[in-house]
Amino acid sequence: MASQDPVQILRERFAAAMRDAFGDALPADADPLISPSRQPELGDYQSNAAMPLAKALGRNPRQIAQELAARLDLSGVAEPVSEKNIAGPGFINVRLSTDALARLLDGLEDHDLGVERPARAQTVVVDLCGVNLAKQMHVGHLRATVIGDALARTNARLGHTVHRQNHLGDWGLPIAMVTDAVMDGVRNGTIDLNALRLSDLERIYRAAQRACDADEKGLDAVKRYGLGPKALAELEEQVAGANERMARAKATLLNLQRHEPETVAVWRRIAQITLDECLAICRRLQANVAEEHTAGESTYAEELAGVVADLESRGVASVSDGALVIDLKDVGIAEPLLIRKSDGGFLYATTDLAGIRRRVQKLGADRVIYAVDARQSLHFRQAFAGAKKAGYARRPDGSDAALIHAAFGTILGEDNRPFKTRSGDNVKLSDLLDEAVARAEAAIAERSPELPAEQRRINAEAIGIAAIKYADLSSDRAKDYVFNFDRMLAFEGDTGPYLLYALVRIRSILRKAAEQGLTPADGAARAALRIGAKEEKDLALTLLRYPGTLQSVADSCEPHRLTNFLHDLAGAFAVFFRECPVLQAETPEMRASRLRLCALTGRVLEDGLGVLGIPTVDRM
RNA sequence: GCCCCGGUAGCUCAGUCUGGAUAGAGCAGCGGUCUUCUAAACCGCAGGUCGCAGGUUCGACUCCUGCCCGGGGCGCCA
Repeated sequence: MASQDPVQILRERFAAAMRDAFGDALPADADPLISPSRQPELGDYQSNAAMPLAKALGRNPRQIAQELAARLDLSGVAEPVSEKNIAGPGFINVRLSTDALARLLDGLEDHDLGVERPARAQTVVVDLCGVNLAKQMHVGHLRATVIGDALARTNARLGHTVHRQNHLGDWGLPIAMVTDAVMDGVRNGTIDLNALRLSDLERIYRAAQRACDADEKGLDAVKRYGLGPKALAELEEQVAGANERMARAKATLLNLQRHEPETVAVWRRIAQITLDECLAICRRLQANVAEEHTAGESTYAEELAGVVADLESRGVASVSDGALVIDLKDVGIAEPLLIRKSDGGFLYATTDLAGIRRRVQKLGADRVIYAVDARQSLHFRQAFAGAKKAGYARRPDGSDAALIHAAFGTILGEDNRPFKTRSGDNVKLSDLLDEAVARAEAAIAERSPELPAEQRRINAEAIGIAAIKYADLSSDRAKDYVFNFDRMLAFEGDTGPYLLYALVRIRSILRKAAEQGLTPADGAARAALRIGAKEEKDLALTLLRYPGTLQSVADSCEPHRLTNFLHDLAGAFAVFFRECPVLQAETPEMRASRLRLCALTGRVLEDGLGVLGIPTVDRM
């Protein structure tokens, strides 16, 4: 199947002309540099190849452009180029032929919106969501879930095999603390395991952490400055109590590690309560994170000793100040990766190495993508380098899998500080979704009072979620962004609702057309596309960018490239909608052609929003 | 101290990967457009030392060096 993407097609035609014109003199890295035109009045696409080529060959760029133009075969694609299509220092402007444009759109419609099956499907592992036991999801989990899910969907859409991994924080001393506290409560009758909820668990977790935190510094200060026997006694009691709680937590961790049934049963219950709520929120967020994607830290517990022994025996890791570390200076990282504490305990880096090993060796990953906060950047640079050094990222063909940290910035409040509640707590994700939906419902009540209440409720849910996800996905993920309900739910602007509105108008036209017995028929019976008006052409050229955009999202792990595209598409449709009557078109042929254009635009919008995990509505 | 990320219009952001034509959107401001497929839309006007300074280049928001500002990180927490 030939590509439906004019950029691809023109790239091949130009590359052929370049080889033809310059033969062996052609630099190996010579690129046709095809892109949609920056000057639509001059052409649809442009090649900037002549300038770098002129530099490499030490010749005049306009002359190079002319030689390229002379050998360029654009038959069946574009109008022939001549002197008049060469502009400025050597830009070559190309205008698609009308019939080629229609044919490419036919192809887009027939061939999965132009998405070609990959020559070799890759296995892609996406680490996403990343919740912790006994903690509610908060804003920090929004991005890990939404971005991770979008990247997983993008890769799946392109035909790759995707494994989602919810790397649940369900192991280690903090988890033992809360487990111990819950067991305590069960024994003394203050906790009913069956009635226990996540909000209770979170409270218990915090209390347990406080209880284990010995105020040694305070005690030292009291002793040093002689702050009196009362203060001394209080602090001594605090420290003694904390030490005792800590000792019990450590004992509980040992019990977990040796699978002591009672302890494990309580821990399992805590995990299930946490996971149930996490998965419910993911469902509400329309993020595909389900039970089967759970791969908690606890599932690596049995592997860690083996990993550490393996690395030590092969000399990959060595002892430093009592700890076992992988030195990374030879790969340009000053900080060593600690994989075993001097007390023998393992660290989260140890688990991450085991994770890379499992994902590449067992799951067969060609790429592993981590949708994790940017503050973990150094950690992942170290872990990736350590894993490669250990050979854990090695694929059967001997090359290393691509390990990618899709780092994202912090969500900020209006004060430009990390988004918190008034009291300084993390904002619960469920509260955030509730508020977005409530605000959407208010907007709908004002805007569309004619809709039945039930429909308004359904729309509010979809629009609220769409607004939040679009806002999160539409800026460069590396950057921090300021969370603002008013802006993301605004009636106007670059928002989720804007895209949904474009789709609503398309669906409305298609409904009305169907009422008149008109359908944008497929296959042989379908009407010919007649791309005449400027607005039709702009819309058509935008549609053709879709497959290339998807590919670039997958390559860069940057979903905002897709939101930018969809916004362009919705904008091109809005102009088309304004200027080009569909049902009232001048002729039946034009009406049929425009109806197909509407249907195709609707399909691409639906597909793109689906790739981002953004829900849609039929009316608004 | 070292490392990473960011700095583009009054505000919020694209564009930087791979240098290329007068740097683009949205919001806010001003002015237009609904007897016609949903005006949550569209059109126009106005708004810019692309943090600063050098350098490379025919050409720099884009690449290189230094600096300034903001955020984050840096051996036994996860």
